[in-house]
Parts: sequence; C-alpha cells; structure tokens
Amino acid sequence: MNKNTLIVLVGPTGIGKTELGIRLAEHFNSDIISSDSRQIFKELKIGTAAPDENELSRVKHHFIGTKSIFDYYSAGQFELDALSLMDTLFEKNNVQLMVGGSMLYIDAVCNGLDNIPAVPSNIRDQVAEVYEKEGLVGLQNKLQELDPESYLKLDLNNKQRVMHAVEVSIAAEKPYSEFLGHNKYTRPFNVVKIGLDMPRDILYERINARVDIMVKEGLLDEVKGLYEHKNLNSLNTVGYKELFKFFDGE
RNA sequence: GGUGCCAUAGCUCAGUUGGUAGAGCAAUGGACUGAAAAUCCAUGUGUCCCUAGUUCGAUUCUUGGUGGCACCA
Repeated sequence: MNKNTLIVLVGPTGIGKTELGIRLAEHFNSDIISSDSRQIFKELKIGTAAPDENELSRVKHHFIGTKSIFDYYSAGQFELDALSLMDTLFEKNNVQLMVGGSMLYIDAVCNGLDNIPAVPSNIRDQVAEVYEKEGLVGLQNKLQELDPESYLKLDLNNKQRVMHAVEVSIAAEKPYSEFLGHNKYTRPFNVVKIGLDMPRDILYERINARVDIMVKEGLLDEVKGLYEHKNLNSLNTVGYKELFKFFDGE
C-alpha cells in the first residue's frame, strides 16, 4: 500500500465538481489538479465554467488557464505534466485531489498510456495535407502501407484515429501498432475515484441556469472574440461550437 | 377588432405538383491509447393542430375553428 493517495473527482458537466473539489481540498489541505482538457486554455474561461478568481484564491489549482488555444496539447502530454507535478505535491501532502471531466486525461494519469512518440508539427502538417488532397481514402491507403495491423483494427471512418496512426508511423519510422499494448504501469500512489451523480432533470435545470449566468458574464463576447480561430482543435468544444454556428446564422 | 403569415420528431426546420414524411441537433446503445466536453459506428421517433368538405385516397386543396407571430387600428 502506498502512503500517497490521489482522490479523483469525476461527474457530468454542471454537477458541482468545482465547488465540492474546493471543499475537499480545503479539508485535506491539498492542491487541485485539474483534469479538464478545456479549462486548461486561458482564452476559455466563461464557456468552460473554469474556476473564477475567488475559487482560485481559496485553493491552489494546477492546469487552469496555463495553455493557449494556439498550443498543441494532448492526453499524453498531460500524463507527463501531471505526474511530474504530483511528485512535488506528494512531498508536501500525501493526499492530493484531481478534479475534472476529461476521462482520457484521468485514465492517462491513473493507468498510463503507452509510450507513443510525440509527433512533430511538420509531420502533422504533412499528414493534414494528404487528407486535404486525397481525403480520407488517402489516409487509409497511407495507413495500409505503413501499418497494416492498424489498418485492420482501426475504425477506418474515424479520421482522427487514422490520422494519428499515420502520423506516429511516419514520425517513429515504425508502425503505430507496435507501440500499443504495453501499458502495465504502476503508479506510486493509490487512486480513489469519486463519481458524482444526480437525477437528470435536476442536472438539466442546473445546466440551463448556468448557461444563463454565462451569458450574463459575457459568454457571447468571449466566443465572438475567438470566432476567427474557430477551426482550432481547442475550440471544438461544447458551448463554443454551437455559438460559432449561431454567429454564422445557422 | 382588421389583414397577413405560420402550426410536421424532444428542439429547429425541410418536404409531399394529393398516394400517410425527412435532415441537423438532442436521445439511446456501442467503439475508441497524445484532438477525449473530441472522434467514429448503430438505432428509433410522428393523431403531419382540430373540424367539415372535395377526392378512390388529404399531412398536402377548400370551409370553419384554435393557438402563435407580425403589421394596421
């Protein structure tokens, strides 16, 4: 049994993770490690319901507003960043708290992802160009050539997956599939997961009320200011993409 | 009160030159190891507002209602 414990607080949007997380952190005198893939972007405040100044002042938060929407970020990077942070945090207190709804991020920290090499941006551009010129079929052909095993296993309609497998295969100069299946990581801490739940109709009322508050706080201006960047991955986000469509008259 | 427009899936709407209807979103189930609040796959949904006509047949055309919106008074 490790002496260090990571409490992971999960649950659907709007259920009250932020507030409960702060109260737990105050109780354990711990920091909060955010595992929210969108609150990490400093430009996305209102629409992601990121903790406000007051909440941030109550407990030290990590990974809130520390990246820009123009930065490339990923679950794998989060795994590295979070683990190295936790090394330091556990020296101060053997209970730490992770709060947020991005399940792959949480999974990466708790169970680990395989050690797949990062893809340089020039290779991402190169693969994106294949997609632009030859479409999904072009990517599928590339995958069949570079990594026949993934070609058989992957959902070939899923552009994101096919693209990533191709990118990694090029960057690593060996098939993407060879990196998979080795993730038997043990972590130097225990994991206690707490999942929050409530009746759906009440949750929906809370979410509706919260959207009204967001609008009062200036959500429309926030989204308008980001409109020109609407094609960035980081802005493919609930609450933003719908408003982009609204501004387009859809 | 008058005139006009509208009423179709949970929501926004398309459509049927008259042969009982469909997209997007939502929902539900599933997949997913560096975009994960993402992405992909599958599935259903209906008194087509009510009424009476015309018609072999009306959600579609006509009459009269009801409700909503706009304009005029």
